[in-house]
Amino acid sequence: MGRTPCCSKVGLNRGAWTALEDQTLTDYIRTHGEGKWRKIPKEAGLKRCGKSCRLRWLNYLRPDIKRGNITQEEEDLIIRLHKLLGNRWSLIAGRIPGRTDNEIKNYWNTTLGKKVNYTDQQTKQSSGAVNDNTKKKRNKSTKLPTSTDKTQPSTNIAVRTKALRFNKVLVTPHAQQEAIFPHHADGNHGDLVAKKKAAAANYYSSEQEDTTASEDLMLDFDVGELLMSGINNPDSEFWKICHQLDDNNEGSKNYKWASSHHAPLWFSEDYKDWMGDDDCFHH
DNA sequence: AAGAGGCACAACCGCAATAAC
DNA sequence: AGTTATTGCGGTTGTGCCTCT
Repeated sequence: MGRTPCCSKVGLNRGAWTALEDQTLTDYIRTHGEGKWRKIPKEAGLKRCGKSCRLRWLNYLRPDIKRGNITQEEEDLIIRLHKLLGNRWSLIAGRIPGRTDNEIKNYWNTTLGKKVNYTDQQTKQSSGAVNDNTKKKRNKSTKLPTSTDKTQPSTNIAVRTKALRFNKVLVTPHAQQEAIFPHHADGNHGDLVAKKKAAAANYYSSEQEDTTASEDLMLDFDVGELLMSGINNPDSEFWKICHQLDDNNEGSKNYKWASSHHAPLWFSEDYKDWMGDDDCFHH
């Protein structure tokens, strides 16, 4: 049983948005706020589907969007993030204020991708490590390697483009705490990291003598922040482990490499049971 | 000057994850 | 617990503009 389409296409406008449509959408969202995208066209009197409204707002009309050329610093950051994250544009965009995932994706596909050395095959693999069952219908040639390019061996550390989603970090007494809570060089996340480390240390020192898997501590954690803390610090354990990953993304001896929309999850050999049949993790 | 081709970017599509019922 | 609706994501396409010949 398939889903119903997000909207009936009959009678709806398509293509470029007019200034009037932009103004109507902007006015509506300023009054009522974001969300409930499907209701917006009807209530605002727009002949667009909700999906289209959402895209227009997020990619173009939002007031916090930065206009103008990508700066050299932004470009460097995009390259670094892409090297680690692959084509996870929303995650990359989340680290570049004022830039949208669509903008970064376009910039990569039209400009940056050419600058980056594809002969090292990093980016080819980064976008194609997973999701073999998707994006298979269209067959248009593209300027740059895409997820459909399976001809190259995988050699980089970039995570799978789509994987399971985590928003918690499992902290165990056996895990290498410094790997889970890597030192952060610029201090932006220092407080958070320190709190989490302290919480974990306190938990185990006060309550755990012979800790078993059933007594794990689950901490809410913005693992996106965790990820970035490692990206920015080549001296971090996180960074080192990233670069220990072998060609199959198997990870080093004591850690496995997972991915999600939020961040990777590190865990010790004691928690192999979390792994699924396909070497992915499950909740 | 005009046509061809390339480029850049906005918009669309299909899918997966999640929320709501 | 199962189904449906909604949201968000990444890949792809369409099109207008620019450059080259």
